[in-house]
Amino acid sequence: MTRLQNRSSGGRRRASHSMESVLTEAVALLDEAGAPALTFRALAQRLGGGVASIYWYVASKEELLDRATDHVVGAVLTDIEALPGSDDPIDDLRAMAVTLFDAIVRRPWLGTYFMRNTDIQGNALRLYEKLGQQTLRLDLSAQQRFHAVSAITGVVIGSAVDLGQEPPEEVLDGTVTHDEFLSRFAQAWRELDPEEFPFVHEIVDEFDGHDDVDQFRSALELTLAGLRLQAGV
Amino acid sequence: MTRLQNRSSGGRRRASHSMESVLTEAVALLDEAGAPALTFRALAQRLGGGVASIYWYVASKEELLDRATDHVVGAVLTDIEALPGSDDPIDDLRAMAVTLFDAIVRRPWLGTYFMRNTDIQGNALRLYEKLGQQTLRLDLSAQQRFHAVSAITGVVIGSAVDLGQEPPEEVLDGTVTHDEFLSRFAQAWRELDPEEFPFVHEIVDEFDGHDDVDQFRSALELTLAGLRLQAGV
DNA sequence: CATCGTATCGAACGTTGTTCTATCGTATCG
DNA sequence: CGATACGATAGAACAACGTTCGATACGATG
Repeated sequence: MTRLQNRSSGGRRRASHSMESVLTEAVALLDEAGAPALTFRALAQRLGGGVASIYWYVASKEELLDRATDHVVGAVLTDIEALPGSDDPIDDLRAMAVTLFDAIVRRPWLGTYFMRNTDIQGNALRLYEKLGQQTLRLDLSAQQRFHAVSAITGVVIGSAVDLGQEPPEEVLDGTVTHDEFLSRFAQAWRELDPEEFPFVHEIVDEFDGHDDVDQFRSALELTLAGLRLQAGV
Repeated sequence: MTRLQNRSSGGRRRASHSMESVLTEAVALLDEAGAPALTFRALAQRLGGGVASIYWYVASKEELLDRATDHVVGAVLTDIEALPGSDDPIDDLRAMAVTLFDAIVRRPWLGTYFMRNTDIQGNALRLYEKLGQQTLRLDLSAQQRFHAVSAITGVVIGSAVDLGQEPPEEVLDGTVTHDEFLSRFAQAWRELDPEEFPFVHEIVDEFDGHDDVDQFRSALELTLAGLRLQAGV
């Protein structure tokens, strides 16, 4: 597919890309340094070519982001389809949601771009379908099924946008770890007026050193419990 | 507070701002044309001053966004504090969440920036506290309370980021209404293979012409049902 | 009147997404 | 085999953005 290029004589050689390589390198940039690192110039340099060449494959940065996102969502979809499956559709829904969330934990930038532009992001639609198929096994109305899947993706996204935020400079520098950064917040909260902020004081120890995955799983569990109640199983 | 400035003779008169006016005009820009419309140049023109002057009030655009967000969250907080309150903490949680979501429906850009940088955004913390105080009335552990409030804000944000997305050009132009745009999606979905996408076909009529508020309320209801179960009330 | 801190502003800088125009390489065709 | 068309690449330029710099005005204080 990719053309051979071994003219040994001097002179700038032309690079040859492919949709695959463009997306792979774009994802690599996102993985290594987050969304701000993905610029056309950085991507071009990585591909060993010019900036304008990328525009032959994508019409805009938005489309680049969409395609890159869908590229990795495809892998998530494969993972989800490989899930064993059980006789309880709600257990299966949980397993799918956890698989999706784990992927976002590994790639925090996904949280921001996932599920935008479902027209281009074909894999997002397939994932949506896979979730929905589990609701078909439940005794629900069409509207309830629609809302149930929306609720589950909402929980995933609502928990994921937290992760997608670019960490502050101190954390990126490595001078402060992520946990230390959160502990500073906790410390500031501890110094708040206990009369005015009784709840914050109640949960500050939970917040300090909390795990994002636990937080997500608890939120998911509440939604699934409500769904189970609604379906009467 | 604002200085008089009536030197009638020619010569460019100097503008005089205030933190309040900067934030108010910033919010006005966001309200009128969304996040992309808020640029330092547009804001300066609106304030009748120079670009660099804004930097006397905020250190960066990030801080401007944070302060603008917290500015309107303050109003939401006032609404929430004015809520009547009942003998059922879960009913109160629902009322608060709905109030918050309604504000985001009116100001879609809020969804993207709400609950980032809780250090600067003091009102977000107060709102967090107000939600949490309702969980203090429930028979839960500290961790359960922490997770419950996270779950509720997660549902709100997860439903809100949908709204925060900039509508495509056709919708902004007015050539196509928002509902027509969604109907096109629905139509495309209807033409999908029913064997491969049974769920999408099941819910396509629900999706077509669906209401974001209904969708949110259903998701919220599932979470609250789960919470009620957990608290045993 | 001199001085200092507050507040303002035009101009410039660097980076970004995007477009323009020119070119190269390869396959196709008369 | 040479001409041609098209897929693909690329440098340079453009407009818009956030941000910084240096100069300047204003009002209060000594």
